[in-house]
Amino acid sequence: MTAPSDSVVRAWTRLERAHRAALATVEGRLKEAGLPPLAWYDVLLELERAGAPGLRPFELQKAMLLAQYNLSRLIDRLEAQGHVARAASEDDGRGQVLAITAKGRAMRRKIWPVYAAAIEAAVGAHLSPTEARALGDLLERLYPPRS
Amino acid sequence: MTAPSDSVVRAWTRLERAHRAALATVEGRLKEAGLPPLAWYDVLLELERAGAPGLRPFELQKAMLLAQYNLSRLIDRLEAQGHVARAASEDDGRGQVLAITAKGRAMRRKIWPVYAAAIEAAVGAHLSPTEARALGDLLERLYPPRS
DNA sequence: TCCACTTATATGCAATTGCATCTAGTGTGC
DNA sequence: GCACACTAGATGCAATTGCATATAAGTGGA
Repeated sequence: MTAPSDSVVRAWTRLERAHRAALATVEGRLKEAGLPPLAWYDVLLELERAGAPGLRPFELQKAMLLAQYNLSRLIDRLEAQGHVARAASEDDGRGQVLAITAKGRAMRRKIWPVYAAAIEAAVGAHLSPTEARALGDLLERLYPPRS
Repeated sequence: MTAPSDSVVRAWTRLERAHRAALATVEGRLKEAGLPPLAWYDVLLELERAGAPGLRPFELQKAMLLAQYNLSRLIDRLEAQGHVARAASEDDGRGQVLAITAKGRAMRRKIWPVYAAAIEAAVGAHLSPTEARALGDLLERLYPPRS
């Protein structure tokens, strides 16, 4: 267990700070617009991308890095609003399969313009295209997809 | 209101993901070690850095990007444990001045090794020194100190 | 001085999160 | 076919967060 160098500590500190600031902007804009929180969008997007086969909750959990009980309740709320549908899994008696509904799709579409503008304000406005790409690449190192 | 480019959206998405992963590591390590959550450390560090004059809650709030009511209660908890002391402000009848106690200092020192190891695991282990520096610089652009 | 406005902090209450644990299936070795 | 360890998901309860608003004090004029 090596001690982190100053530059690593600094990177971590900035990561926290930048994330907090950007998230506050994004969540704030969504709320102002009377829209649901960001997590709803993420679920809807994942489900929309998954297409017809849908997704198992545990897959969504990995994709979103959410705690299991948190996701379970997030789905409760989305289901209560009619944005997603739960169905028993054919293959696995313990599990379910989630699918986005038409209403869910509509909600995702409605959120996007506000969300997009917020991303631009919180991130895009501060970086050149080259910097944005570089930042994305570096951050990806911290959590490589398919790690 | 321009739409964000793909690279900007990607940077934002990775920011969320990287932050969530790193934070989970850090908070997890603290909990395993029976230590309080990260926010406690941040407050204690800021107060220790502030030295004798202490800090007003609103200053801490800006430094930590915390919501006002959240900080108010965080201080409640820290005070209840004897880690910080509240005193009425001399200059401003509405306000208070916060100071870290000896117990608070001890707690901060106790947290640091665990926290440091977690930062190294969550961030340092994935980046070269050059990359860490580059990441810190880019993130700083998103929330420039003294903006 | 008085008033309207702003700033600093606290707080009641509802929603969300975290923790620990529960239930119900699955799979494996025998 | 059984015992056992493991995975998927839900849930009761406590802690935290978010929201709206309250209280109290500072500030800048008319």
